[in-house]
Formats: sequence, C-alpha cells, structure tokens
Amino acid sequence: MASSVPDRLTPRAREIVTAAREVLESEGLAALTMRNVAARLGIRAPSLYKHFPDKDALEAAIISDGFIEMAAEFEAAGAAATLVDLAAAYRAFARAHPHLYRLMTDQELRRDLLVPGVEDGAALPVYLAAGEDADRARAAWAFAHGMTMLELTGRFPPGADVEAAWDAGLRAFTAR
Amino acid sequence: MASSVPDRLTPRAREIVTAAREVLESEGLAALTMRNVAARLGIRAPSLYKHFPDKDALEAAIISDGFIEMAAEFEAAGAAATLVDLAAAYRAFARAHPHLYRLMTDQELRRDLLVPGVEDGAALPVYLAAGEDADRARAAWAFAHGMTMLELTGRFPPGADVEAAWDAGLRAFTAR
DNA sequence: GTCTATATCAAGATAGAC
DNA sequence: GTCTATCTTGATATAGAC
Repeated sequence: MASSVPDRLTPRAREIVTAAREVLESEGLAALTMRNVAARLGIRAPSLYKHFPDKDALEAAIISDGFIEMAAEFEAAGAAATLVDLAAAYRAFARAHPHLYRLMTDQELRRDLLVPGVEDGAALPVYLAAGEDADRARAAWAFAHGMTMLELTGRFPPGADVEAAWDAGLRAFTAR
Repeated sequence: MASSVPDRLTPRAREIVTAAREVLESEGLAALTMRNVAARLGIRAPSLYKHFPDKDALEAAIISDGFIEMAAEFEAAGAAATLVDLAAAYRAFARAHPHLYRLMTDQELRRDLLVPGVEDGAALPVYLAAGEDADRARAAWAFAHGMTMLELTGRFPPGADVEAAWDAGLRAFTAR
C-alpha cells in the first residue's frame, strides 16, 4: 500500500533529491556535486538553485530521508526489539547504503537544516532497547558505529572475522 | 633523553612532514594542501615534489608518525595495561590530535605507503589487553573508535554525559 | 633545493535572458 | 523551470631554468 503522507518537498525538489541520492549511492560522496546531480536529470547545475538554496540544503534533504528510513527499519524490528536486533538492522542499513551512511554519521551534522525530529526518531528505539539507559544506549550506538565505519573503510585486517567481532561486542553489551 | 634512532626521512623531508603536521592539526584536513604546507615553510608547492612523489606519500608519512606515537602512548601505560587504561590513552591521543586522528582512522588506509609494522605496533597492546582474544580486541577498538568519532564530530546531543557513556561501554567490555 | 610558468581539472554559486 | 555565460576559487602536478 502506498503512503498517503504528503511530501514535504515540491515534486521537482523530490526528483532532485532522488537523483542526488542515486549519484551518492552509486558513485560516492566525492561525486555528489551539483553538476553531477543536474546531469542525471538532464539539466544544468544552475537550475538546481531554483529548488534548493545551496548544496548544504540538498544534502540535508538526503540526510533527513536517511534518518526516516533508518527509523522505519528499526520499527520493522518490532516494539520489543533488543539491542541485538537493532544492531542487525543498523548494520544492514549501513551495508545497503554505505555512502549514505557516511554522509549521515561521519561528519558534523547540520541539525538546523534537517526535518525536525528525524534524528530523535532513529535514536528512540535504541534508547528503549537499552532499558531507557541513555549512557548504555550511547555506548552501544558507538560500538555499532565504530564497527560499521571500520568495516566500511576496510580497516580490519584481511582475514579478520568481522562477524565474530560483532558478536563479541554484542555479547558484552547484553551480558548480565 | 633524546632518541638516537636515525630518522627514516631526509632532514628536509622531516621538516616538510613537521610543517604538514602543523597545518593539519591547526587548520584541519581540508587545509592540508601542498600549497599550505609549502607556505608554512616559506617555499612554493612545486618544491615539495622533490622530496615526496605526491600528496599521498606525504600523508602516509604523517600517518606513520601517528601510529608510532600512539604505540608509544600505549607503551607508556605499561605492559600490564588493561583495556580501560588503553581506552584512556586512546581517547587522550584523539583529543590531543583530533585532525590527525581522523586522518589516521576515518578513511581507507594506504598500507602500501606506510612504514612497515607501525599499524601492528599500535594494535598489539590492545590485543594483549583483550586477553589475546582478537574478536574482543576488535570489538573494544570499535567501541573506542565509535565513541571517539561521535565525540569529535559532535554527534552526541548537547548535554549528553560522554564520560558516562565511555564508562558504560568499558564496564560492558570488562564485566565478568 | 627552489623557482616561475603552466597544464589540467573541477568545485559552488550568481546574473539575467527566455 | 531552465538556459548560457561567467565569476571566483582552488586543487594536484609537471617542465625546465637557476
């Protein structure tokens, strides 16, 4: 069933965000330029500025979508999802969208440009799964983020058992 | 007491690395350009290419130094250092040299350009402190890296108790 | 070891016409 | 909503003289 929630963006702006997302995911962050986004739509870069004030605004639109989708993945894990469940969803999201993940998490965040509430929407399930212990939730998030980044950047040595490292960390965080 | 180990670099190359390191640490990764490095030495960018084949080689020299210094910090924590001790040293290093830390850890690593062994030299103390359990060592590293990056990029919400999050994670990893 | 001159490329953004 | 033309800036790197 299709969603009937009205889009926060105009139809043309939505097309631009879609194109930008495609450029990002297929060619990486360095390729996310106004020229490349425009080219994917068959237009010229200056035309984009009639729909977004600058590149930061376009990036923020992509990032907001990312948080909304991440929150949806967490919700799909169920209201009773454990930290282990959420870690699996988190890792799957990052592996499915590695460049988007880095855009969302690996730099300063222009919160003033985001759709209000999207960051909290993704964080809340983790907080709940951590027994409403904010410190534990942040530590578990840091572990997942660290594993994800080291995995995405190829920092573990060749032959390292990444699955086993995830398991070892999750065991630590869920031991009693 | 001064070290008597002969430098792997020529004297002029060492001066260039020092200048590059100063640019990086004081102005950030985006400012680490051949022009800026040269300017700090009072020369022009093309002159640098008589000492380093390209920018990647210069960056690799900085990164190699970083690993050597990180290993030295771990050694200063003693042969019986625990994961908690090493985490404190790791965090202190990252906070003292945030831009260097990101250069070292937050991207693909050109291992072919590094001084051989420097990466392992920094990793070994963690492996030992983790009871020679490679999976546990990698998980603990990921936690420390994730906390460090989230801290450096300002991703925790204002008012978050970062110390408490570190403690919560370290407690998890050292619980029995 | 450093210089000038230059090649090459590419980025974000604006003005103003259509 | 898109265009062309342009501004401004700045990056890595090479050739060849001194």
